[in-house]
Amino acid sequence: MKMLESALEEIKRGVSEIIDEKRVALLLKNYFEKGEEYFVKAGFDPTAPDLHLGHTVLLQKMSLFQKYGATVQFIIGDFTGMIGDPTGKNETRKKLDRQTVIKNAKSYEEQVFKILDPKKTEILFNSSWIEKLGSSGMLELTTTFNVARMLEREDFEKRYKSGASISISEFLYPLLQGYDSVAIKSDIEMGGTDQKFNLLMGRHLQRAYSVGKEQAVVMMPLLEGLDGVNKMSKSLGNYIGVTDAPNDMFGKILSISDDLMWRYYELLSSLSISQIESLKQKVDSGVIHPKVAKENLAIEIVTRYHGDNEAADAKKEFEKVHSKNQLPSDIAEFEAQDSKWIAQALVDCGLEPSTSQARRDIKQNAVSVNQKKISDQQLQLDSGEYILQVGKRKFAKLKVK
RNA sequence: GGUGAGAUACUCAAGUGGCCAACGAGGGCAGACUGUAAAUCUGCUGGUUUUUACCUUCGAAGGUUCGAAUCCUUCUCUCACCA
Repeated sequence: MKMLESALEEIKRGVSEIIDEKRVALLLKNYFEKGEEYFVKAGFDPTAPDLHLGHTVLLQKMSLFQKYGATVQFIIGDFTGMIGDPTGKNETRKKLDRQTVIKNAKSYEEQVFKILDPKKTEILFNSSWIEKLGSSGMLELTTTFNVARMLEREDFEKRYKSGASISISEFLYPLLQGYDSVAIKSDIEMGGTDQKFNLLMGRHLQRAYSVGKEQAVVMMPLLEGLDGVNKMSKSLGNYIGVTDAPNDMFGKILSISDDLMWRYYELLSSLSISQIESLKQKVDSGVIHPKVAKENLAIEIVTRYHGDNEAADAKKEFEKVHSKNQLPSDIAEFEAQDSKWIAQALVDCGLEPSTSQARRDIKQNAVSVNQKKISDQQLQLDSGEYILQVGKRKFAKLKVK
């Protein structure tokens, strides 16, 4: 009984909301007492196989469920991906061809299995059952819900009230995602808090289709991105990807604000809540410098995705570049045949988007050549080797023949 | 189908014939200060080695004009009301 309680506590850590918690408790109870297994579902967009730490909040929780008897149903929304989860911006997308879908799925596997247990994970494609629905099945699906309730979805409601356009196809998205739960008979569905409406749709449809159970819903908070304000997302560029190089990963974690660090600790670290709490007290009372706490977090996360040695190296590299102000050990190299105008060189090395921008940055003392700030916009680089730097973190090496 | 309103840079949003590469805000980038944190202050934020210049841009295509983001025509899209 104690095990059950502590397992439940562990599962509830960091979650933002559980709907039908009794059911979750029951599933765990049956596992501990009778060894019964159950299914935990989560859906992913087929077009973005670049997972970032925001996704891992969800994945880590799913891996915990695996520890307690769950088989994860990892759904790749290759059909729903054609619609795109309504945001008001995206238009209907082209259906991805089979090859791309499979390629993306492979890429998902590589990333996901750093966290999930492959033996307890099924990778499923929702086109495989949605396409079987046919037009009459699709029609039937639409009869289970009405427009007034659909407009309760926050996103739709806002757009409807403000007079923005809503495409009919967008209404299909929640229905189809919910239908996934009917097709695979999931016991629990997981998702971000922004998915609440869609997740509840799964319960509704399981009832409507008499599946014989209604999935519980476990919602994880959305991890804030590097800016500390918006949710972590690739399109906003405020993300830490699980495939980011160790140095990048380390640097990005160090760059988050102190406040945000605790949020990351809570949602990403494997330290227990009480360990985090005592760490926080030590930082507050000045026993531990906040930067040290942040470094430890960075090391933990880099270790998880790259290993001990890489994490240690990343830390050394970081200190070298930023604390001691030395050059990074790994700088992209470029070659040029003739002597080159500095602004053009910066563009060619990918440090600046245009020569105009390069000129502006030179004017602002943002550009260094061989560790020295330059101010001459007309500078020519004659034959030799140069270390070019823009701002604090963009470096390149250029050899001029 | 009818009537009316609208579409400006990453986002919001000014500008209704020349002073417009286009006010302002947010965001972003950079500098100072730091712990590559936060906060604060400052500068920049279409492109181009003619840089107090030139070229391209205000939904699309044409037109009027010495000159158009601004006026006219057609088209595309969005919204509101009516049906």
